[in-house]
Amino acid sequence: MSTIVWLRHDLRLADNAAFDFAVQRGGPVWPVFIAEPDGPWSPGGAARVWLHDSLAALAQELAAVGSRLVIRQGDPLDVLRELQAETGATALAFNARMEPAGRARDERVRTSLATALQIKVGNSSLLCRPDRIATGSGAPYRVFTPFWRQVYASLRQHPTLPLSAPAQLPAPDRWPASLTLESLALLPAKDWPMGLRQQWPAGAAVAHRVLAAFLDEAVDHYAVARDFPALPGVSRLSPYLHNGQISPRQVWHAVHERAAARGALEPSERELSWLRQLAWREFAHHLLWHFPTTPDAPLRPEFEAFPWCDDEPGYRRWCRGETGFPMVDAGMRELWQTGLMHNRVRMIVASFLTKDLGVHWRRGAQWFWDTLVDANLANNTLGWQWTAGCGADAAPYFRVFNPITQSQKFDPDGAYLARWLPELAALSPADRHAPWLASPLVLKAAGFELGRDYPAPMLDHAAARHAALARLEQSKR
DNA sequence: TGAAATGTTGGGGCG
DNA sequence: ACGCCCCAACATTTC
Repeated sequence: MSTIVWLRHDLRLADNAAFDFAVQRGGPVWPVFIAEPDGPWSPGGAARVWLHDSLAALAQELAAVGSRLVIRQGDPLDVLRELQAETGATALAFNARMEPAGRARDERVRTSLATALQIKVGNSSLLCRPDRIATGSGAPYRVFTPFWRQVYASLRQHPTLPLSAPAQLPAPDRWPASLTLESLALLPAKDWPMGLRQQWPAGAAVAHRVLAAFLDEAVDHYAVARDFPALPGVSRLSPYLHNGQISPRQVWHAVHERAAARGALEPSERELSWLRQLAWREFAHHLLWHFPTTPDAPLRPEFEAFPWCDDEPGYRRWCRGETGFPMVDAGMRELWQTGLMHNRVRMIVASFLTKDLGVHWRRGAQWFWDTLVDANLANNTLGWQWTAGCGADAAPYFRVFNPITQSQKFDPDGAYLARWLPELAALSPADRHAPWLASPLVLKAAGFELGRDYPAPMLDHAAARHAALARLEQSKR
Protein backbone atom coordinates (compact mmCIF):
# COMPACT_ATOMS: atom_id res chain seq x y z
CA MET A 1 0.00 0.00 0.00
CA SER A 2 1.49 3.30 -1.07
CA THR A 3 0.15 6.39 -2.76
CA ILE A 4 1.39 9.11 -5.07
CA VAL A 5 -0.34 12.41 -4.29
CA TRP A 6 -0.20 14.62 -7.36
CA LEU A 7 -0.47 18.28 -6.35
CA ARG A 8 -1.51 21.17 -8.58
CA HIS A 9 -3.96 23.80 -7.38
CA ASP A 10 -4.30 22.24 -3.94
CA LEU A 11 -1.03 23.21 -2.28
CA ARG A 12 -2.09 22.41 1.27
CA LEU A 13 -2.25 19.51 3.69
CA ALA A 14 -5.58 20.30 5.35
CA ASP A 15 -8.91 19.82 3.59
CA ASN A 16 -7.19 17.99 0.79
CA ALA A 17 -9.06 14.91 -0.39
CA ALA A 18 -5.95 13.47 -2.02
CA PHE A 19 -3.89 13.48 1.17
CA ASP A 20 -6.89 12.30 3.13
CA PHE A 21 -7.28 9.34 0.82
CA ALA A 22 -3.56 8.48 1.01
CA VAL A 23 -3.48 8.61 4.80
CA GLN A 24 -6.68 6.60 5.24
CA ARG A 25 -5.32 4.01 2.89
CA GLY A 26 -2.09 3.69 4.84
CA GLY A 27 1.46 3.14 3.66
CA PRO A 28 4.02 5.61 2.38
CA VAL A 29 2.98 8.76 0.54
CA TRP A 30 4.83 10.46 -2.30
CA PRO A 31 3.73 14.07 -2.74
CA VAL A 32 4.72 15.23 -6.20
CA PHE A 33 4.50 18.42 -8.19
CA ILE A 34 4.97 18.17 -11.95
CA ALA A 35 5.94 21.25 -13.93
CA GLU A 36 4.30 20.94 -17.30
CA PRO A 37 5.36 22.14 -20.73
CA ASP A 38 3.95 25.56 -21.60
CA GLY A 39 0.50 25.46 -23.11
CA PRO A 40 -1.77 28.30 -24.22
CA TRP A 41 -2.91 29.13 -20.69
CA SER A 42 0.13 28.07 -18.72
CA PRO A 43 0.86 30.37 -15.78
CA GLY A 44 1.89 33.93 -16.60
CA GLY A 45 4.89 35.78 -15.21
CA ALA A 46 3.43 36.86 -11.87
CA ALA A 47 1.72 33.53 -11.34
CA ARG A 48 5.03 31.72 -11.89
CA VAL A 49 6.72 33.78 -9.20
CA TRP A 50 3.79 33.03 -6.92
CA LEU A 51 3.98 29.35 -7.76
CA HIS A 52 7.69 29.30 -6.94
CA ASP A 53 7.15 30.78 -3.49
CA SER A 54 4.09 28.61 -2.91
CA LEU A 55 5.97 25.43 -3.70
CA ALA A 56 8.77 26.45 -1.36
CA ALA A 57 6.23 26.96 1.41
CA LEU A 58 4.57 23.63 0.67
CA ALA A 59 7.92 21.83 0.84
CA GLN A 60 8.41 23.26 4.32
CA GLU A 61 4.95 22.21 5.41
CA LEU A 62 5.60 18.72 4.16
CA ALA A 63 8.92 18.60 5.98
CA ALA A 64 7.12 19.50 9.19
CA VAL A 65 5.02 16.33 8.94
CA GLY A 66 7.96 14.12 8.08
CA SER A 67 7.55 14.19 4.32
CA ARG A 68 8.98 15.87 1.23
CA LEU A 69 7.91 17.42 -2.02
CA VAL A 70 9.13 15.57 -5.10
CA ILE A 71 9.46 17.91 -8.06
CA ARG A 72 9.47 16.66 -11.63
CA GLN A 73 9.03 18.14 -15.05
CA GLY A 74 7.39 16.92 -18.24
CA ASP A 75 4.17 15.40 -19.51
CA PRO A 76 2.32 14.37 -16.34
CA LEU A 77 1.30 10.99 -17.73
CA ASP A 78 4.91 10.06 -18.53
CA VAL A 79 6.18 11.40 -15.23
CA LEU A 80 3.56 9.56 -13.21
CA ARG A 81 4.38 6.32 -15.05
CA GLU A 82 8.06 6.80 -14.26
CA LEU A 83 7.29 7.54 -10.65
CA GLN A 84 5.16 4.45 -10.33
CA ALA A 85 7.96 2.35 -11.75
CA GLU A 86 10.51 3.94 -9.43
CA THR A 87 8.44 3.78 -6.27
CA GLY A 88 6.16 0.81 -6.75
CA ALA A 89 3.22 2.94 -5.66
CA THR A 90 -0.15 1.23 -5.89
CA ALA A 91 -2.42 4.25 -5.93
CA LEU A 92 -2.60 7.78 -7.30
CA ALA A 93 -4.65 10.54 -5.71
CA PHE A 94 -5.27 14.06 -6.96
CA ASN A 95 -7.93 16.74 -6.97
CA ALA A 96 -9.89 17.44 -10.13
CA ARG A 97 -9.10 20.50 -12.19
CA MET A 98 -11.94 22.54 -13.64
CA GLU A 99 -10.49 24.28 -16.67
CA PRO A 100 -10.74 22.62 -20.09
CA ALA A 101 -7.09 21.65 -20.59
CA GLY A 102 -6.80 20.39 -17.03
CA ARG A 103 -9.92 18.28 -17.34
CA ALA A 104 -8.72 16.71 -20.57
CA ARG A 105 -5.35 15.90 -19.05
CA ASP A 106 -6.89 14.49 -15.87
CA GLU A 107 -9.10 12.25 -17.94
CA ARG A 108 -6.14 11.04 -20.01
CA VAL A 109 -4.17 10.27 -16.86
CA ARG A 110 -7.09 8.56 -15.22
CA THR A 111 -7.93 6.27 -18.10
CA SER A 112 -4.31 5.52 -18.99
CA LEU A 113 -3.28 4.57 -15.48
CA ALA A 114 -6.50 2.96 -14.29
CA THR A 115 -5.27 -0.58 -14.82
CA ALA A 116 -1.91 0.01 -13.16
CA LEU A 117 -3.01 2.08 -10.16
CA GLN A 118 -5.96 2.59 -7.91
CA ILE A 119 -7.01 6.14 -8.67
CA LYS A 120 -8.75 8.62 -6.43
CA VAL A 121 -9.98 11.88 -7.90
CA GLY A 122 -10.99 14.30 -5.15
CA ASN A 123 -12.85 17.59 -5.32
CA SER A 124 -11.26 20.07 -2.98
CA SER A 125 -11.17 23.26 -4.98
CA LEU A 126 -14.85 24.18 -5.02
CA LEU A 127 -17.78 24.24 -2.65
CA CYS A 128 -20.10 22.78 -5.28
CA ARG A 129 -19.13 20.46 -8.09
CA PRO A 130 -20.20 22.04 -11.37
CA ASP A 131 -21.81 18.81 -12.54
CA ARG A 132 -23.95 18.55 -9.43
CA ILE A 133 -25.79 21.81 -9.77
CA ALA A 134 -28.33 22.81 -12.38
CA THR A 135 -31.44 24.87 -12.97
CA GLY A 136 -34.90 23.35 -12.68
CA SER A 137 -34.74 22.34 -16.32
CA GLY A 138 -31.36 20.67 -15.88
CA ALA A 139 -29.39 23.36 -17.72
CA PRO A 140 -26.32 25.06 -16.28
CA TYR A 141 -26.90 28.39 -14.59
CA ARG A 142 -26.17 31.53 -16.57
CA VAL A 143 -27.36 34.03 -14.00
CA PHE A 144 -25.62 34.51 -10.73
CA THR A 145 -28.44 35.16 -8.27
CA PRO A 146 -30.40 31.93 -8.77
CA PHE A 147 -27.09 30.07 -8.84
CA TRP A 148 -26.16 31.61 -5.49
CA ARG A 149 -29.54 30.78 -4.02
CA GLN A 150 -29.15 27.15 -4.90
CA VAL A 151 -25.54 26.96 -3.72
CA TYR A 152 -26.45 28.52 -0.42
CA ALA A 153 -29.50 26.34 0.10
CA SER A 154 -27.61 23.17 -0.69
CA LEU A 155 -24.66 24.03 1.55
CA ARG A 156 -27.02 24.89 4.36
CA GLN A 157 -28.80 21.60 3.93
CA HIS A 158 -25.65 19.52 3.68
CA PRO A 159 -22.92 21.30 5.61
CA THR A 160 -19.56 19.59 5.26
CA LEU A 161 -16.61 20.14 7.51
CA PRO A 162 -13.15 20.70 6.07
CA LEU A 163 -10.92 17.65 6.33
CA SER A 164 -8.23 17.97 8.96
CA ALA A 165 -4.55 17.95 8.11
CA PRO A 166 -2.60 14.76 8.71
CA ALA A 167 -0.38 15.10 11.78
CA GLN A 168 2.22 12.96 10.08
CA LEU A 169 2.69 11.70 6.52
CA PRO A 170 4.20 8.24 6.30
CA ALA A 171 7.50 8.57 4.44
CA PRO A 172 8.88 5.90 2.11
CA ASP A 173 12.17 4.16 2.93
CA ARG A 174 13.82 5.76 -0.05
CA TRP A 175 12.90 9.00 -1.82
CA PRO A 176 12.94 9.15 -5.59
CA ALA A 177 15.04 11.81 -7.28
CA SER A 178 13.62 15.30 -7.32
CA LEU A 179 14.47 18.40 -9.29
CA THR A 180 15.32 21.48 -7.30
CA LEU A 181 12.72 24.21 -7.22
CA GLU A 182 15.23 26.61 -8.76
CA SER A 183 15.71 24.38 -11.77
CA LEU A 184 12.09 24.99 -12.79
CA ALA A 185 13.16 28.59 -13.50
CA LEU A 186 9.88 30.03 -12.35
CA LEU A 187 11.51 33.27 -11.27
CA PRO A 188 12.20 35.79 -14.01
CA ALA A 189 15.78 36.64 -14.78
CA LYS A 190 15.26 40.35 -14.24
CA ASP A 191 12.95 43.30 -14.64
CA TRP A 192 10.32 42.15 -12.26
CA PRO A 193 9.21 44.37 -9.40
CA MET A 194 10.51 42.74 -6.29
CA GLY A 195 7.71 44.40 -4.35
CA LEU A 196 5.58 41.63 -5.72
CA ARG A 197 7.20 38.95 -3.59
CA GLN A 198 7.15 41.04 -0.43
CA GLN A 199 3.43 41.65 -0.95
CA TRP A 200 2.63 37.99 -1.04
CA PRO A 201 4.23 35.73 1.52
CA ALA A 202 3.26 32.22 0.52
CA GLY A 203 1.92 29.27 2.45
CA ALA A 204 -1.18 27.82 4.01
CA ALA A 205 -0.29 29.24 7.42
CA VAL A 206 -0.10 32.75 5.97
CA ALA A 207 -3.39 32.23 4.17
CA HIS A 208 -5.10 31.35 7.42
CA ARG A 209 -3.60 34.39 9.14
CA VAL A 210 -4.86 36.61 6.31
CA LEU A 211 -8.31 35.09 6.69
CA ALA A 212 -8.31 35.47 10.47
CA ALA A 213 -7.24 39.10 10.24
CA PHE A 214 -9.95 39.83 7.69
CA LEU A 215 -12.62 38.19 9.83
CA ASP A 216 -11.43 40.10 12.89
CA GLU A 217 -11.13 43.51 11.37
CA ALA A 218 -12.84 43.92 8.04
CA VAL A 219 -15.62 41.48 7.22
CA ASP A 220 -18.29 43.48 9.03
CA HIS A 221 -17.51 46.53 6.89
CA TYR A 222 -16.99 44.57 3.71
CA ALA A 223 -20.35 45.31 2.08
CA VAL A 224 -19.53 49.02 1.92
CA ALA A 225 -15.76 49.21 2.17
CA ARG A 226 -15.11 46.76 -0.66
CA ASP A 227 -15.88 49.44 -3.22
CA PHE A 228 -13.29 51.89 -1.96
CA PRO A 229 -9.87 50.85 -3.25
CA ALA A 230 -7.98 53.06 -0.79
CA LEU A 231 -9.45 51.18 2.17
CA PRO A 232 -8.27 47.80 3.44
CA GLY A 233 -11.80 46.54 2.85
CA VAL A 234 -11.19 43.33 0.92
CA SER A 235 -9.75 40.00 2.01
CA ARG A 236 -6.87 39.69 -0.48
CA LEU A 237 -7.28 35.93 -0.30
CA SER A 238 -7.61 35.29 -4.03
CA PRO A 239 -3.96 34.27 -4.65
CA TYR A 240 -4.17 31.76 -1.83
CA LEU A 241 -7.50 30.42 -3.06
CA HIS A 242 -6.14 30.06 -6.56
CA ASN A 243 -3.24 27.87 -5.51
CA GLY A 244 -5.31 26.11 -2.93
CA GLN A 245 -3.22 27.25 0.00
CA ILE A 246 -6.63 27.75 1.53
CA SER A 247 -9.80 26.05 0.34
CA PRO A 248 -13.21 27.66 -0.17
CA ARG A 249 -14.62 25.12 2.25
CA GLN A 250 -12.21 26.27 4.95
CA VAL A 251 -13.24 29.86 4.31
CA TRP A 252 -16.92 28.96 4.37
CA HIS A 253 -16.45 27.05 7.58
CA ALA A 254 -14.48 29.86 9.26
CA VAL A 255 -17.31 32.32 8.64
CA HIS A 256 -19.85 29.88 10.05
CA GLU A 257 -17.65 29.33 13.10
CA ARG A 258 -17.54 33.08 13.59
CA ALA A 259 -21.33 33.18 13.52
CA ALA A 260 -21.59 30.21 15.87
CA ALA A 261 -19.20 31.86 18.32
CA ARG A 262 -21.77 34.59 18.95
CA GLY A 263 -24.58 32.06 19.13
CA ALA A 264 -25.97 32.70 15.66
CA LEU A 265 -27.24 29.83 13.54
CA GLU A 266 -26.40 31.52 10.30
CA PRO A 267 -23.95 34.14 9.10
CA SER A 268 -25.06 37.76 9.28
CA GLU A 269 -26.08 39.72 6.20
CA ARG A 270 -22.66 41.34 6.27
CA GLU A 271 -20.83 38.05 6.39
CA LEU A 272 -23.07 36.73 3.64
CA SER A 273 -22.19 39.67 1.43
CA TRP A 274 -18.64 38.40 1.50
CA LEU A 275 -19.53 34.72 1.06
CA ARG A 276 -21.51 35.85 -1.95
CA GLN A 277 -18.24 36.93 -3.52
CA LEU A 278 -16.78 33.53 -2.78
CA ALA A 279 -19.78 32.17 -4.66
CA TRP A 280 -18.81 34.29 -7.67
CA ARG A 281 -15.67 32.19 -7.78
CA GLU A 282 -17.87 29.10 -7.79
CA PHE A 283 -20.05 30.60 -10.50
CA ALA A 284 -17.00 31.32 -12.65
CA HIS A 285 -15.86 27.71 -12.41
CA HIS A 286 -19.39 26.50 -13.03
CA LEU A 287 -19.47 28.49 -16.26
CA LEU A 288 -16.03 27.43 -17.38
CA TRP A 289 -16.93 23.81 -16.77
CA HIS A 290 -20.12 23.97 -18.81
CA PHE A 291 -18.86 26.39 -21.48
CA PRO A 292 -15.23 25.37 -21.94
CA THR A 293 -14.65 27.51 -25.03
CA THR A 294 -15.22 30.79 -23.18
CA PRO A 295 -11.56 31.65 -22.44
CA ASP A 296 -11.30 32.40 -26.15
CA ALA A 297 -14.84 32.78 -27.46
CA PRO A 298 -17.75 34.89 -26.25
CA LEU A 299 -20.49 33.03 -24.45
CA ARG A 300 -23.06 35.02 -26.38
CA PRO A 301 -22.52 34.07 -30.01
CA GLU A 302 -23.82 37.36 -31.38
CA PHE A 303 -20.54 38.89 -30.19
CA GLU A 304 -18.50 36.67 -32.51
CA ALA A 305 -18.69 39.36 -35.17
CA PHE A 306 -18.22 42.37 -32.92
CA PRO A 307 -16.07 45.07 -34.57
CA TRP A 308 -13.22 45.36 -32.06
CA CYS A 309 -10.53 47.94 -32.74
CA ASP A 310 -6.95 46.93 -33.26
CA ASP A 311 -5.50 49.89 -31.37
CA GLU A 312 -2.03 48.58 -30.55
CA PRO A 313 -0.55 51.87 -29.28
CA GLY A 314 -3.66 52.45 -27.19
CA TYR A 315 -3.41 48.96 -25.77
CA ARG A 316 0.21 49.52 -24.81
CA ARG A 317 -0.61 52.78 -23.06
CA TRP A 318 -3.34 50.98 -21.15
CA CYS A 319 -0.91 48.23 -20.09
CA ARG A 320 1.63 50.73 -18.85
CA GLY A 321 -0.88 52.89 -17.03
CA GLU A 322 -0.30 55.92 -19.26
CA THR A 323 -3.81 56.65 -20.46
CA GLY A 324 -4.00 60.01 -18.70
CA PHE A 325 -7.07 58.89 -16.75
CA PRO A 326 -5.78 58.67 -13.18
CA MET A 327 -8.12 55.96 -11.93
CA VAL A 328 -7.26 53.74 -14.87
CA ASP A 329 -3.53 54.38 -14.59
CA ALA A 330 -3.48 53.91 -10.83
CA GLY A 331 -5.09 50.50 -11.22
CA MET A 332 -2.72 49.40 -13.95
CA ARG A 333 0.28 50.46 -11.89
CA GLU A 334 -1.02 48.76 -8.79
CA LEU A 335 -1.35 45.63 -10.90
CA TRP A 336 2.17 45.84 -12.25
CA GLN A 337 3.76 46.62 -8.91
CA THR A 338 1.83 44.25 -6.65
CA GLY A 339 0.35 41.55 -8.86
CA LEU A 340 -3.15 42.42 -7.71
CA MET A 341 -5.71 45.07 -8.56
CA HIS A 342 -8.68 46.06 -6.46
CA ASN A 343 -11.86 44.60 -7.93
CA ARG A 344 -13.69 47.90 -8.34
CA VAL A 345 -10.72 49.20 -10.28
CA ARG A 346 -10.57 46.04 -12.39
CA MET A 347 -14.05 46.85 -13.65
CA ILE A 348 -13.05 50.43 -14.42
CA VAL A 349 -9.88 49.57 -16.35
CA ALA A 350 -11.64 46.73 -18.16
CA SER A 351 -14.45 49.05 -19.22
CA PHE A 352 -11.87 51.57 -20.43
CA LEU A 353 -10.07 49.00 -22.58
CA THR A 354 -13.14 47.36 -24.09
CA LYS A 355 -15.42 50.39 -24.40
CA ASP A 356 -13.32 53.56 -24.58
CA LEU A 357 -10.52 51.97 -26.59
CA GLY A 358 -12.71 49.28 -28.15
CA VAL A 359 -9.92 46.72 -27.82
CA HIS A 360 -10.90 43.05 -27.71
CA TRP A 361 -11.51 41.80 -24.17
CA ARG A 362 -9.13 38.89 -24.86
CA ARG A 363 -6.21 41.32 -25.01
CA GLY A 364 -7.10 42.55 -21.56
CA ALA A 365 -7.58 39.02 -20.30
CA GLN A 366 -4.11 38.14 -21.62
CA TRP A 367 -2.47 41.09 -19.85
CA PHE A 368 -4.21 40.24 -16.60
CA TRP A 369 -3.14 36.63 -17.09
CA ASP A 370 0.50 37.67 -17.29
CA THR A 371 0.51 40.16 -14.43
CA LEU A 372 -1.98 38.94 -11.83
CA VAL A 373 -0.69 36.86 -8.98
CA ASP A 374 -4.19 35.42 -8.63
CA ALA A 375 -4.56 34.75 -12.37
CA ASN A 376 -7.29 32.15 -12.62
CA LEU A 377 -8.81 31.09 -15.92
CA ALA A 378 -12.37 30.86 -14.63
CA ASN A 379 -12.39 34.18 -12.79
CA ASN A 380 -10.47 36.00 -15.50
CA THR A 381 -12.79 34.78 -18.23
CA LEU A 382 -15.93 35.63 -16.30
CA GLY A 383 -14.67 39.08 -15.38
CA TRP A 384 -13.67 40.10 -18.88
CA GLN A 385 -16.73 38.71 -20.61
CA TRP A 386 -18.87 40.35 -17.97
CA THR A 387 -17.34 43.75 -18.64
CA ALA A 388 -17.36 43.35 -22.38
CA GLY A 389 -21.03 42.43 -22.22
CA CYS A 390 -20.63 39.15 -24.08
CA GLY A 391 -20.74 36.78 -21.09
CA ALA A 392 -23.14 35.26 -18.62
CA ASP A 393 -25.19 37.64 -16.52
CA ALA A 394 -23.12 40.32 -18.17
CA ALA A 395 -23.30 44.04 -18.00
CA PRO A 396 -25.09 45.15 -21.17
CA TYR A 397 -22.63 46.39 -23.75
CA PHE A 398 -23.91 49.95 -23.43
CA ARG A 399 -23.01 50.07 -19.75
CA VAL A 400 -19.92 52.22 -19.99
CA PHE A 401 -18.05 53.27 -16.88
CA ASN A 402 -17.07 56.91 -16.63
CA PRO A 403 -13.52 56.74 -15.24
CA ILE A 404 -13.79 60.20 -13.70
CA THR A 405 -17.17 59.73 -12.05
CA GLN A 406 -16.06 56.36 -10.70
CA SER A 407 -12.92 57.95 -9.34
CA GLN A 408 -14.83 60.72 -7.59
CA LYS A 409 -17.34 58.29 -6.22
CA PHE A 410 -15.07 55.55 -4.94
CA ASP A 411 -11.88 57.42 -4.14
CA PRO A 412 -13.34 60.72 -2.99
CA ASP A 413 -10.19 61.93 -1.23
CA GLY A 414 -7.89 60.74 -4.01
CA ALA A 415 -5.86 58.58 -1.62
CA TYR A 416 -5.74 55.59 -3.95
CA LEU A 417 -4.71 57.81 -6.85
CA ALA A 418 -1.92 59.43 -4.85
CA ARG A 419 -0.67 56.05 -3.66
CA TRP A 420 -0.07 54.69 -7.16
CA LEU A 421 0.49 57.97 -8.98
CA PRO A 422 2.77 59.94 -6.66
CA GLU A 423 3.14 62.57 -9.38
CA LEU A 424 -0.45 63.59 -8.62
CA ALA A 425 0.01 63.81 -4.86
CA ALA A 426 0.90 67.49 -5.03
CA LEU A 427 -2.55 68.28 -6.46
CA SER A 428 -5.57 68.79 -4.26
CA PRO A 429 -7.66 65.63 -3.83
CA ALA A 430 -10.43 67.09 -5.99
CA ASP A 431 -8.04 67.88 -8.85
CA ARG A 432 -6.47 64.42 -8.93
CA HIS A 433 -9.45 62.77 -10.64
CA ALA A 434 -9.04 64.77 -13.84
CA PRO A 435 -6.00 67.06 -13.70
CA TRP A 436 -6.66 68.52 -17.16
CA LEU A 437 -9.84 70.09 -15.81
CA ALA A 438 -8.08 71.85 -12.95
CA SER A 439 -7.34 75.53 -13.18
CA PRO A 440 -4.00 76.15 -14.91
CA LEU A 441 -3.03 78.62 -12.21
CA VAL A 442 -3.56 76.06 -9.50
CA LEU A 443 -1.57 73.47 -11.42
CA LYS A 444 1.26 75.91 -11.94
CA ALA A 445 1.28 76.84 -8.27
CA ALA A 446 1.63 73.13 -7.43
CA GLY A 447 4.58 72.89 -9.80
CA PHE A 448 2.63 70.46 -11.94
CA GLU A 449 2.67 70.42 -15.72
CA LEU A 450 0.28 68.23 -17.67
CA GLY A 451 2.13 66.27 -20.35
CA ARG A 452 5.39 66.49 -18.44
CA ASP A 453 4.58 65.14 -14.98
CA TYR A 454 1.59 63.11 -16.04
CA PRO A 455 0.07 62.39 -19.47
CA ALA A 456 -2.80 64.37 -20.89
CA PRO A 457 -5.91 62.21 -21.35
CA MET A 458 -5.48 60.01 -24.42
CA LEU A 459 -9.09 60.45 -25.50
CA ASP A 460 -12.31 62.27 -24.83
CA HIS A 461 -14.45 59.96 -22.76
CA ALA A 462 -17.81 61.29 -23.96
CA ALA A 463 -16.77 60.86 -27.58
CA ALA A 464 -15.30 57.43 -26.89
CA ARG A 465 -18.53 56.39 -25.25
CA HIS A 466 -20.52 57.43 -28.31
CA ALA A 467 -18.11 55.56 -30.55
CA ALA A 468 -18.54 52.46 -28.40
CA LEU A 469 -22.31 52.66 -28.71
CA ALA A 470 -21.96 53.13 -32.45
CA ARG A 471 -19.90 49.93 -32.66
CA LEU A 472 -22.69 48.14 -30.87
CA GLU A 473 -25.21 49.44 -33.39
CA GLN A 474 -22.92 48.37 -36.21
CA SER A 475 -22.58 44.85 -34.83
CA LYS A 476 -26.34 44.48 -34.53
CA ARG A 477 -26.73 45.00 -38.25
C1' DT B 1 -21.51 45.47 -9.79
C1' DG B 2 -23.73 52.78 -14.99
C1' DA B 3 -24.28 57.02 -17.09
C1' DA B 4 -26.50 60.38 -19.85
C1' DA B 5 -30.64 62.23 -21.55
C1' DT B 6 -35.04 63.41 -20.57
C1' DG B 7 -39.08 64.15 -17.67
C1' DT B 8 -41.35 65.69 -13.33
C1' DT B 9 -41.96 68.16 -9.20
C1' DG B 10 -41.78 71.71 -5.94
C1' DG B 11 -39.76 75.65 -3.58
C1' DG B 12 -38.42 80.28 -3.90
C1' DG B 13 -37.36 84.72 -6.18
C1' DC B 14 -39.37 88.09 -8.72
C1' DG B 15 -42.28 91.26 -11.32
C1' DA C 1 -51.97 87.05 -4.51
C1' DC C 2 -50.58 85.28 -8.70
C1' DG C 3 -48.11 83.53 -12.60
C1' DC C 4 -43.79 82.84 -14.36
C1' DC C 5 -39.17 81.34 -14.47
C1' DC C 6 -35.25 79.04 -12.68
C1' DC C 7 -33.21 75.23 -10.91
C1' DA C 8 -32.17 71.64 -7.76
C1' DA C 9 -33.68 67.19 -6.64
C1' DC C 10 -35.48 63.20 -7.87
C1' DA C 11 -37.54 59.73 -11.19
C1' DT C 12 -37.76 57.51 -15.62
C1' DT C 13 -36.11 56.21 -19.96
C1' DT C 14 -32.63 55.29 -23.12
C1' DC C 15 -28.21 54.01 -24.70
